[in-house]
Amino acid sequence: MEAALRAIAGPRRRRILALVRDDELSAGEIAAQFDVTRPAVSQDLTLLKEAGLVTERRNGTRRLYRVRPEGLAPLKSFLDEFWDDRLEALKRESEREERKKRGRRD
Amino acid sequence: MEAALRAIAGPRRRRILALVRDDELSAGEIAAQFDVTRPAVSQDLTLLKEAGLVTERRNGTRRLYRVRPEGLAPLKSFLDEFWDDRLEALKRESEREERKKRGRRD
DNA sequence: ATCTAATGTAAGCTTGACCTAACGTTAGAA
DNA sequence: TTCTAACGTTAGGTCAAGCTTACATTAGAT
Repeated sequence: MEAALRAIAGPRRRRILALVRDDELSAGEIAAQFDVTRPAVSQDLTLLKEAGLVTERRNGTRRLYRVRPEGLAPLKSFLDEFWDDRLEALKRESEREERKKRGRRD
Repeated sequence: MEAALRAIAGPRRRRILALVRDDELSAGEIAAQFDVTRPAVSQDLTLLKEAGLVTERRNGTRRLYRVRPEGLAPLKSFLDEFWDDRLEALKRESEREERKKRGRRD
């Protein structure tokens, strides 16, 4: 998850993810969307691949990239758990408050 | 969301978030959980606060921190949308495949 | 007023991120 | 084979992240 987080921390990498979410695109097609040099985008792609967020498929001299949604699953789980646990904590808190009130009345 | 991402990219900051998720803790209590110096943790707390992930409440000379779950909401939305859109894309893909098959048969 | 406890802030160093320019590599065309 | 297209990789420079030490600040206690 660590790597995935660092990967999507870069705005351009998030845009790349969006690009290859629906369609399989070549490195060149992806790079053409941005102002930076092609090697810069190539490095982004390498990073995304190492983070498990995209897959690479070679076809002749071209390399086609596509999103790999499972890569974001751990992060999604982390957030969902965080939410659930937080709701649990809130529940415990309000119950504690409730007991306090009752105690006062008794 | 940018700031939130950079904030939770640090493992220690994620641990801090977990610490103050259920209980309100002072900077000192939080710093005591880690090996780095107190200023380092203080900087982490500042970062988390600026990212909107925790709230700070002063009580005398102490500062109490608590998680602010809304801070992670944008990131959660981003991931959820990503998932939904991805599912949509898959659906469109399979429909396209389906049409191809039918076309072949006709 | 002074002293102390609990923190934040600033300066300085080290390490890693990121970009560009130059070079290496692989697959297909001529 | 030779040439070319499409990429990746390396070297090097710049800027930001992150840690530590030293200093500043704020709120109570004496």
